[in-house]
Amino acid sequence: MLESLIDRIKARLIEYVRERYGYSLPQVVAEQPPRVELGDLAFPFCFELAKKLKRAPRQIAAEIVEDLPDLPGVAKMEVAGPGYLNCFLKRDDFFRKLLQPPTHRPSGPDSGKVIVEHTNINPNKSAHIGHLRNAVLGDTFARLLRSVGERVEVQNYIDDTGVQVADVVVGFKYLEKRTLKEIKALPGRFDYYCWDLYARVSSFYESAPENRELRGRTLREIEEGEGDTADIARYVSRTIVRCHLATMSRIGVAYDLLPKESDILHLNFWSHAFQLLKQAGAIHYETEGRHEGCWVMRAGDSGPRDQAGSSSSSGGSGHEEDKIIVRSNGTVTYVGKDIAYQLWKLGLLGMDFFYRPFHTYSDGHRVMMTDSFDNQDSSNPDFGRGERVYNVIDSRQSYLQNIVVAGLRALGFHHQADRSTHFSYEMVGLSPACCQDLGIRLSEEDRRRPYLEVSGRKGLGVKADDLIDRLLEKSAAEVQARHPQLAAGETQAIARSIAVGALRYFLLKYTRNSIIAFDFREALSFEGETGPYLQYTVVRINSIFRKVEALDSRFSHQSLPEFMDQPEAAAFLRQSISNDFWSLLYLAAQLETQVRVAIQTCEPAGVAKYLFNLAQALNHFYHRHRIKDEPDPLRKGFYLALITILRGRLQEGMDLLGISVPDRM
RNA sequence: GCGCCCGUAGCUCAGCUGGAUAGAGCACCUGCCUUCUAAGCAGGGGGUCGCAGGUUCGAAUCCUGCCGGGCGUACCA
Repeated sequence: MLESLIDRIKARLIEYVRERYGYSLPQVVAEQPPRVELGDLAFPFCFELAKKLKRAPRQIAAEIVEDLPDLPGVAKMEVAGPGYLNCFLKRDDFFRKLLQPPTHRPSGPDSGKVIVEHTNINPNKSAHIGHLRNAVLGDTFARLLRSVGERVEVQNYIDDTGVQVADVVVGFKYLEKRTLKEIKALPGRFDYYCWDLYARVSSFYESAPENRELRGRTLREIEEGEGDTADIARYVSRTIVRCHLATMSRIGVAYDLLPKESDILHLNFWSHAFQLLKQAGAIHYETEGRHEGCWVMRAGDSGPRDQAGSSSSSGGSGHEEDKIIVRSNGTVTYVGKDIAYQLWKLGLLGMDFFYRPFHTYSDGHRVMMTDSFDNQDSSNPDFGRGERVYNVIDSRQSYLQNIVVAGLRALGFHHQADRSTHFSYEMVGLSPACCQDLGIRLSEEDRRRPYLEVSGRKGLGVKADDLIDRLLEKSAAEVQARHPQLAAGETQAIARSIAVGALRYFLLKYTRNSIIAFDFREALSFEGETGPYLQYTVVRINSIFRKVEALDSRFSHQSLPEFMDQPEAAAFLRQSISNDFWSLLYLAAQLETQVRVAIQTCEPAGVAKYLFNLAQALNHFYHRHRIKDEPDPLRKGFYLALITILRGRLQEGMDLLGISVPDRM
């Protein structure tokens, strides 16, 4: 609503400047003045005009203010500072528009589907905090896209034939000498068991070099897909995937499709992509040198595009190293498989998977898994063929992501390459203090580092479910202390909401390029800039409404807009929206802008920060004005309408971050 | 070596398509619960925005160089 208003004002300004000065402004930027008294929008274009006209910017601005006809929604214009044109909006009109129930946006643009790929955890051990960051970023981004009407498909790629799964299989088969039946009978949490086993396999390899050869053999047996080893691998990866879905489901993260690497292999997606790459001359066979016998791609000559957000001048310094796509033994690398997958996602491969249902969430949503065989009951859903693709993968994989995009370009798919975005983010490390909490001994050198890298291979990390459990425990204790009379079930439900809110906000408040040095004290905090702060703000407002509505039905949600439309209320509005109140309203109106920017820059942190500011403003208001006992009904109605608007935006925004509002706190 | 990222308050971070007095949270100090939930609010101290140049009316923000740190640069994923 604010956005379209600004657009209309801009258009009128451009038109006016063209008519009056014969100059076409290429664009008009609208800034926000530093203080409310200075206005709501600041237009700096007079500085630009000053250069063209060779006159002082202030003078031009004054001239325009004098002569400009009325603009829609604008109360007045003023000259400000060295030559800004500042704009004051009609506050009462604006207020009434914000109070209207949100008009449902038309069911999305026809621009095709957006695919968001995230989580992608190797299915060989439990998820850890690094995976949580990935999943929360991806899930939140998907929510943001859906909120602006995009059709979104969320995929979680399962690398069920990789070395990491092979390592755990080696652990079961050769280190522990277990049969599949014994593995199935293992008690306790399977993902936790594998977490430890995986770490033990690393030392198993180190203890004797011949052990390492077991990995290659196992890997081959898994790829072939038959026999005892493949059965174990299948059991491990399927079971772990179920664990991951359960973990992520605890924090409100769900998927639409689980594409498996084994299916890409078995359905020969790669051989098809290989043909395409060869035909296009995108890769070539090396007959000599150190890459003899390999198929390689020249990276660099098509100038791989940079990832989202950060712009680079793409060096372009001569030729870069070649990247091996097919090894001399004929097997394909990860990049090759990823090119095939990426082609499929963009609808460029001309092949498709088979599908079968994998899991149904408690809300009825069903997640599908790819399959290599046709299967009676699966009416093939419409997966893939994305118009845009976002790959949520940490920044360490930038190089590989660039190669994949370079592959698309080498095939001539420039349009699709432009719409294929690496949503990159920095890793989550462990602060030295956190390592101490975990009982990990550190060297003198490590203690001085700001963080240590999480390593699944070494078993060094904080497991996702352990962290969630601790959050639950702490929030349940807090709720218990404040509301001892609550039934256990209710306490748990509230604790869950708070734990999830705290975790998701914690992972979202950092910008993507910031490395999170994980620290329990910070992650478990419920005060200050945290999810629970947002929740608490809404809970207290809700509490006001509960009491006010019980006393006087004029002020129930539905009747507030009508109440404020009465002539007396309208007159009250015209006079009473002082700067204090207005800055709150104006802040609330900026949610849509924040969402748009977050999508454009792949940076949900901005929305998180914004909501914190909004909550702060609301808390400030809460303390300054007593609402329930306000004697003047007009003023009371105004206050209630105001907090309705603020709470509405706050809640809407929290929804986008996957943070719910508990009944009480 | 080359590529990418980071360096802002004691700590953790925002701000970076140049713009008006550089902001939060935590920690520390001082106040506020017979009044709509104190997971809150008000106030206080704390800054050569890594360093040096350049562009500009104007630089934390753009350019160049340097210093310090991280990641990547595999016939691993």
